[in-house]
Amino acid sequence: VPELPEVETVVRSLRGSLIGARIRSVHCTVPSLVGGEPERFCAALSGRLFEDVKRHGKYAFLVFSGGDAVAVHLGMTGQMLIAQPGRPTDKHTHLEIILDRSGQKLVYRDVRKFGRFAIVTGGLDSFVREKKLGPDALSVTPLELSGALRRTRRSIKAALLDQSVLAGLGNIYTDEVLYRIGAAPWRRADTLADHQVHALCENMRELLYAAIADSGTTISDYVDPEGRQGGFQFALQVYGRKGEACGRCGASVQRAVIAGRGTWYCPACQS
DNA sequence: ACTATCCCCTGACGGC
DNA sequence: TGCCGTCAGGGGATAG
Repeated sequence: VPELPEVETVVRSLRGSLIGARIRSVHCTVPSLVGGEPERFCAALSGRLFEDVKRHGKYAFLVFSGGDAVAVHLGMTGQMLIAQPGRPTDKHTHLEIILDRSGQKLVYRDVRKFGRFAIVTGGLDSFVREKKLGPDALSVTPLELSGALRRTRRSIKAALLDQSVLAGLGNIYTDEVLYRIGAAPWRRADTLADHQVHALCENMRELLYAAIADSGTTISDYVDPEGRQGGFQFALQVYGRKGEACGRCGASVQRAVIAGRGTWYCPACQS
C-alpha cells in the first residue's frame, strides 16, 4: 500500500526518467481512472514537456512546463513503471504514456483500480485546497499538528489516517509511529500532551526518512518505477507482527480493529 | 461540523 | 481449472 515513503520513492525515481521528456501520446482504457472520457484526458496531455515531479502526502504531481500538472494517487495497488515500448502490457495495465525519448514509456498498473489521475490547471496549491489535504507529514510543525489534534474527539489513529488532518500517513506508518511514541491507537487525539505531540512529529520524521532510505515498504504490490521492491518491511516493529515479541519489552504484539482498520500494537508499551 | 458506515475492485484464503 | 463467501483497504459519497 503506497503511503508517503513509497510515493516519495516513486517521485524521486520519476524525476530522473521524466524531466526533459516530452509526451508523444497517451493511451487509457478505464474512465474511472481519469475521471471521465479517456480520449479527452489523453488528448489534453499529448505534446506536453515534463518539467518536474512533486509530492504532497500520497499524491504525486507530474508537472509540465507552463505549470499545469497531472495529479496521481496510487490508491492501494497502483504502480508507476518505466518500461520499453516493446514490453507487452498485461491485463492490469490501464494507462500508458509514450515518451519522446530513447523509446521509453511510463506505464500505470493497478490491480484494484482504486488509483486516480487528474489534470491540475490552477496550480498545486489549489489542488491541495480542493482535496482538503492537511500539511504534509514531512513538513508539518508540532504547533500545526497539536492544533489539528486538539480539534477532534476521535482516536489518535483515526486522526492520523485522516488526510485532511495530516497528509501522507496510511495504516502501516500510523501503527509504527504510535508504537514509537508509546501511544495507544485508541487514545483520544485531544488527550495527547504537548511533549507527546512533539515526540510524534520527531519520530514520524525519522520513521518516514528511514523508510524512504529503504525505498519504502513492500507488503504485497508496491514496487518502484524500476520494478524493485522496497526494503522497509523488514524494519517494521509492530505492523503485521501479531503474536511476535515486542522488541522493547517482550510482550506479545496484538491486533485489533480501530478506526475500521487492522491495527497492531504492544499492549504493554502503548497507553 | 463531525463521525461512522458503505462502496468500489480483485486476489488470497478458508470452508465444504 | 472447484465453488463460493469473506476479507483487505484509501478515499469519496452518504447517512445520521
